[in-house]
Amino acid sequence: MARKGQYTYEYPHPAVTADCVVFGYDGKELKVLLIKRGKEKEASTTAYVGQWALPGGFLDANSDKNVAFTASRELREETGLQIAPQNLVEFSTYSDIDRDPRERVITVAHYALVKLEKVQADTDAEKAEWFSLADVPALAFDHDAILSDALARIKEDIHFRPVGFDLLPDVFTLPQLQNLYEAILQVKFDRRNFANKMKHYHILDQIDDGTPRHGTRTPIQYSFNKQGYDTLKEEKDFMLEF
Amino acid sequence: MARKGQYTYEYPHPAVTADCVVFGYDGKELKVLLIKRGKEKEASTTAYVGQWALPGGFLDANSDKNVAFTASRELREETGLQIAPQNLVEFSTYSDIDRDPRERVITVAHYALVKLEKVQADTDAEKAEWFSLADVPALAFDHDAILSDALARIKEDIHFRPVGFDLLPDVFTLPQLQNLYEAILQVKFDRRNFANKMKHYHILDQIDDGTPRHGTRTPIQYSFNKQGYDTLKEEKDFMLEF
DNA sequence: TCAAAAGTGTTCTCCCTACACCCATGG
DNA sequence: CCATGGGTGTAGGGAGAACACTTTTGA
Repeated sequence: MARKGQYTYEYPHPAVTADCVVFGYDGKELKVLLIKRGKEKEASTTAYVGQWALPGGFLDANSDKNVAFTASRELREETGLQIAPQNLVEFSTYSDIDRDPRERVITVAHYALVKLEKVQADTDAEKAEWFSLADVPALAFDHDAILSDALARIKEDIHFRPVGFDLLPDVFTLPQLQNLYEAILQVKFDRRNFANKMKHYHILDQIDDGTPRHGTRTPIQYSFNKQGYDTLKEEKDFMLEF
Repeated sequence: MARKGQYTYEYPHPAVTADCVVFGYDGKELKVLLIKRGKEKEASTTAYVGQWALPGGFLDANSDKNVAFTASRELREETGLQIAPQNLVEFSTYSDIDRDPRERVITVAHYALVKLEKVQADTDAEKAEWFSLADVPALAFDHDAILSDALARIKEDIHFRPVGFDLLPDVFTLPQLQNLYEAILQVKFDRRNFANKMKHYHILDQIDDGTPRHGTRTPIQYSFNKQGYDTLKEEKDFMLEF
């Protein structure tokens, strides 16, 4: 452990942290992973004790390869979730001078999209909890702003990345996909038009498991066709399509 | 001036810098503002002496309100250009452990769009120079990557923000606007379709200065209609329009 | 006088939109 | 047996894409 005052610099240096906004989808609602502060024993974790916050923590300047690595490491330590650094999308930095009462702290915020049913078991329930967006309590620091910025960001990113498919199971149904889009974009789509549009994109593979479907009541299963998605992205160039 | 070793911390802290990618448009090409390193007398500016780099510098942890402020301040000090912090768009953070040979430095990169004819006179030619994108030399640190990321980012942002109009003079012509879009997006548009599309958006005001136009050879002048742009943004909601 | 630059309008096609009916299940 | 959920097709409209000709200026 470091001796007090071991690290000295000619000019003042801020502390740097990396925070994670982890989104999951349970088939109904978007969920976000939060931790309860103050259960850690680190001396430096003394602010906002008992409050909910985004998982994240301090960059280890001597060994963390970059802040995405920091975010990934802290996420694992604090919630049990293992997400590779390259699956964490950095979206903004928060650096206001008084955002942390302890010292000058700059945080680099990341978001991640996970298949909830795959990771829910890994979540360390002692420390972390999945919240529906509507139920998110007041968060520590400026984490409320970070969360809402993250939401705004994926609303934009959904046009450029396969955001939806990272959140769904490997196998999913059209109603599920539509629900997810509606949850993220906060709009309603017509069922038939949504299906037509998706068909045209050629980014879905219908799963044909031989058994003829009993009735239309049970939805058709699909999987995401990454190849089709990549092709589509290359073909399209566009201009002012807000 | 600070005494050597005046600032001590229990854990290692990285230095934080803010860099600026300032884009201008001369009617033909996109240009970017670069500085030559090493002309400053600061002791800490000893890396990559003589190389071209993006303007930027260290966060003053005691007084800079946030990193956008740092970026604005450094830009003014290094190039003479005054750009308000709120006009600097943060787009990414660079934190690889070995990106600066002197110490651990994390930089928060911003871009700005300026009307070249308005600011060119302010640029301190002793220190800074406007480069066409094709002529940009090898840059210090990882600034090559930062510049290319900035370009990629405005290609996306152009769909969500009035990127083009920040770069053009207050009064401009359709061919100028089209050229700019083509320069940014690296595509060619049909002149007539481009004009039609722009007409439909209702974001251009034709400038009618009474004098009847002599011939079609001299282009019509337009100005940007911000109100129309905002209306358009509100109306449109969209889904998978890559 | 000829090349280069800028303005304009139409047709065709495709995609987005709006909209209704059928089937099967489960309560 | 009826409410719910899910699947499917079509007609109409609007916007993007392809395309040619005229005018003027400057070399």
